[in-house]
Amino acid sequence: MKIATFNINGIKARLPRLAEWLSETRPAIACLQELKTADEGFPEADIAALGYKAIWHGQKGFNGVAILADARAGLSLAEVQRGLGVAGPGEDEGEQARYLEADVAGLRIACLYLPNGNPQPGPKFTYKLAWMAALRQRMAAIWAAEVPAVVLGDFNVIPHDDDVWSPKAMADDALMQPESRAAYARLLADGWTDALRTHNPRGGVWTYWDYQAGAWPRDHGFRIDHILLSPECADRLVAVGVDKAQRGREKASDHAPVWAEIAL
DNA sequence: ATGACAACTCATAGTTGA
Repeated sequence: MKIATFNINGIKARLPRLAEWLSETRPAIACLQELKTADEGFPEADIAALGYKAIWHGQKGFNGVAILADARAGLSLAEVQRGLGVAGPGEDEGEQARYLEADVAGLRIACLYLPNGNPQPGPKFTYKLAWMAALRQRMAAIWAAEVPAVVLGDFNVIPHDDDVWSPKAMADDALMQPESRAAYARLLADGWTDALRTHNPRGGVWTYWDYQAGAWPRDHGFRIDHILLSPECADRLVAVGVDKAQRGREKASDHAPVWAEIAL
C-alpha cells in the first residue's frame, strides 16, 4: 500500500499537476497540504472523478489539509478529528487549518502542515514550538490506541545538517533551529520511525526547492516533508521515495511528493 | 547585503510562504 504526502501550494492552481500525479502514481492514500482555499472551494468533484474519496479541512487563503483515499481500491475513509487545539498568533488567535486525522482501511492517518515559524525569534516561532508540543501529545494518544499509524505531511523541520544543501545558508531559519530539531527528535525518541531517513541514513535527499534564485536547477533543496511510522508500519516498510520529477514540471509546486510503500 | 518566485486576496499592492 502506497501512502504519500504532497504540499501542493494551492489546490486550485495545482489541480492539473495533482491530477497527473494521482493518475500516474495511484497512491492508496494521499495527504495534501496548503490547499489555500476555504472548505467550499475544495474541488470535490474533480477529485472524485480521479477515483478518490476525500475529506478536507480548509482555510481561506492559507494552510488547509486533505486526506484522499483510492475509491477504486475500495478503501474506507472516516474522519477522526481536525485540529490540535492550538490557537495561532495574531489578532483573532483562531486555530489554523493544519491537522486532519482519519481512519483509512484499518490505518490511522494523520495529515499535518506544521507552522513554518519564520521569522525567528518571534510569535510565529513560539507558535511553531507550541504546535509541535501539541502534536507530540496527540501522537502519544495515537500510540496509546495501539493502531497501525502513519503521521505525515509538511513538518517544516530540517532534521539534520545533511538534510539541506547548505546548512550555512539556512542557519538562521526557523526550519533548522535547535528547538525545532529537538521537538522533531522527541517524536522519534518516542518510537516513531522517519521512513525516508531509514532508507537514506546519510541524508542528501530533498523534498523542497525554493522558487527563487534558481534553487531547482541548482538542486538547492532540503528535506521537510516527512512520513513517520508506528512500529507496526515501520516493520512493514518496503520502499520509500520522492517523486522528484514532479518538481520539474510546468507550474509545479515548490514541494515534491514523498511516499512510502507498506506491505499490509 | 540584497533580491529573486509564486499564490492568494473584499487585488491591481500587500501578505505569506520557507
